[in-house]
Amino acid sequence: MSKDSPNAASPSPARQRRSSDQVTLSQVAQAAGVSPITASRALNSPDKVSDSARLSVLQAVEKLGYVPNLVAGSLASSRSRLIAVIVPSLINSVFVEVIKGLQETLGAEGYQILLGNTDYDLDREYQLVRTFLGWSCSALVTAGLRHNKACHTLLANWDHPIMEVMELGKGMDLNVGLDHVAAGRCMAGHLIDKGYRHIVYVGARLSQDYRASMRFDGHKAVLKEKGIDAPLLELDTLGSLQAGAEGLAQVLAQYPHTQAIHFANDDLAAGALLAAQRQGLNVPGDIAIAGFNGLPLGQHVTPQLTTILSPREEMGRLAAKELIRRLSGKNVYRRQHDVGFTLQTGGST
Amino acid sequence: MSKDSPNAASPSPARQRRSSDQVTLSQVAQAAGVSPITASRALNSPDKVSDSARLSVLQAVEKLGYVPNLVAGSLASSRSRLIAVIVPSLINSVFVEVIKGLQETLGAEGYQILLGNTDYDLDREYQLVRTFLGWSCSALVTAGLRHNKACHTLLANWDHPIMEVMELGKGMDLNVGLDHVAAGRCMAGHLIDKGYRHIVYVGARLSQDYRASMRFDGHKAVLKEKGIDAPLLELDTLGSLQAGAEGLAQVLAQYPHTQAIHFANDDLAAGALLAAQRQGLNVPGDIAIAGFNGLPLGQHVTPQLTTILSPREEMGRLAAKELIRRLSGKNVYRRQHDVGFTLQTGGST
DNA sequence: CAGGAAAATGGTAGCGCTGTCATGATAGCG
DNA sequence: CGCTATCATGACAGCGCTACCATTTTCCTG
Repeated sequence: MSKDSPNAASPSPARQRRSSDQVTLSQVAQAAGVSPITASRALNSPDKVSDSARLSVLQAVEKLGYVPNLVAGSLASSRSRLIAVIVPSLINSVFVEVIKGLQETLGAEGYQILLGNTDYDLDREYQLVRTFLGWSCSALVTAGLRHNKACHTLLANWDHPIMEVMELGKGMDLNVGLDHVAAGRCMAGHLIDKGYRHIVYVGARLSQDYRASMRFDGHKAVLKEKGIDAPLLELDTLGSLQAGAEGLAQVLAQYPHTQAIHFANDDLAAGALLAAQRQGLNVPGDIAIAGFNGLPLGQHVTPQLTTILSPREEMGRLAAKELIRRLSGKNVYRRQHDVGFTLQTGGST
Repeated sequence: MSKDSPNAASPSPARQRRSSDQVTLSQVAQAAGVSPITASRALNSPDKVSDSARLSVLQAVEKLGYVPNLVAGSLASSRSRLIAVIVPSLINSVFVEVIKGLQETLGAEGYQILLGNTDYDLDREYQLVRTFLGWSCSALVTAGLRHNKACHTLLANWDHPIMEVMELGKGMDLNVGLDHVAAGRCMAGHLIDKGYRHIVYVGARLSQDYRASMRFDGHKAVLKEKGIDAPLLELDTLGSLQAGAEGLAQVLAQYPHTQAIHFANDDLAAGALLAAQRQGLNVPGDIAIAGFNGLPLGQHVTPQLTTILSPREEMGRLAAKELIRRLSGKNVYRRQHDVGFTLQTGGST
């Protein structure tokens, strides 16, 4: 009856307490016969307490099934070990691979990822940033250098590391990526070297996927230098195999003399290549096809897809390493890292 | 000089304060001429304050650039609006699609996803669960029904909704998924109907991907009922196009009479199909190929891949809806939801 | 063994917010 | 007009933890 039930009616409590029945650090400390602060240290900076204290705390943790309340810890220390990661899409496997690289490296250091998806909407990005700052994230990773005004202001006044990945340029803080204009130039150069002159660039929603439009800029510049026209076909759906097939059909209808198509990414290119096969078109005899990213799929179709290999997981890992370096207070030698890219010529061009 | 700088040297402060320079709700309240609690209500339950109070609070928020400290809010209310999501892999696009479905639906209700990746390691899952419980997550979503003992204990004592997705069975709380044994039976039945008798099942790391091994169980049962042998080839790499190509080679070497291969998933199957094409093998004439998941890729290869379509995004959306229903205190009519699957016959069998 | 440095431990006071209750202001009703 | 429902607001305390400083204990070293 008068057991230590949590709801034991106190004599005349002016106010009901709302404590959860969770085991707290104080209870652990009590069980271990030390003060709460020592228990805290035993768990968070083990080398600052004696072996005996550490041992008895760990035993008490085990015995009581204590799970640290990270929310309370973060509030008290204003450090959360959370890293906000904001990407424009989860469907596009490219970003997932970057996330994987980040997660491997950050996870090993005890950081947790708080994931946000903008669906290529900069206003949505701003909302996510606000939310994430509210979680006192230790750092923020975002795909791309473009933000809306409010977001820019918010980030500029934030005093934690910011890592912008994917592309290279003048960023807010740290930056790991590659030069998309150069990548576009590279592929266009390759197509011209191969002797193609009627080349169409096909992208999907370029106003959103502005990295693809930067590649088009590079592509266009090279063709212009050669005095060649650089038609652009923009699809209204997001990149996918299906969209690639449609892109092929539209190009053939709209620009019948086309010799080569430079697709904004491998999903589109592979979709076009597979569609061409279904229609009995010869690649590259009837039409040459090139992509971007170096997805595994491109290496397994016949002919192999000519593409530009972007080191995506590597980008994530490098970004994570640089963040960790910064977060542990070390000097950052370079704010900007170019991970480069590789032209991978297959049989499709 | 004597402005209200945050670091104004107090006369004789016994202790240095470590306040961040962040704008707090109290400052907003002061600027708006109301008490902090009214400011809190103006932001979190707007219909509980007068229009005038709400307006002045919102103006003050705007003016000061206030960003709510969600950590403090969560600690005080012990509600975080975070949803833990634990998946075994990010490379496998299947889980990413489920995450996308979850995120769409949960995001619309103001929940944030805390993402964890176990790499198919149940001990790692336990660690993630501990961490996530420490964040006072509102709910937890995990892929699969299997957990290690410690994890099971932890979850069983946790008093928030738990949603187990992907497969169907006796779960801890809520469950949305499909019957993998039935899916395996379905595909095996199809292959037998088509007249194939020498059928090999090819999976990758079945001890980890136990849903694939459940499909094999179904497959095996059907063949056994027909008195047919059911050889299994297990690859030691994770599912990928490359692994599928290797699987095909191994099957041809080890079981030369094989008429059909039932692959554990579409990545493997598509890899094998593309490899067969490169080698000049006729599909399904020389060898029939079937997969599982219904990835877009399978629909774009020639011949189209016979596969089983699993509603992945739908699974995520349904799981999210059920969670939201539970979190908003409504009754849950059914703890278990079968999202089903569809046999999709292509030219590959 | 004195003297001082280093290591181990603890007391106190919040981190910024919200749940609980109490109170004042406004409205409703016979 | 008095009395009760309703709304709007505020005071208080504390969620569980850690930073800061102070104190005690241990360990050297000459």
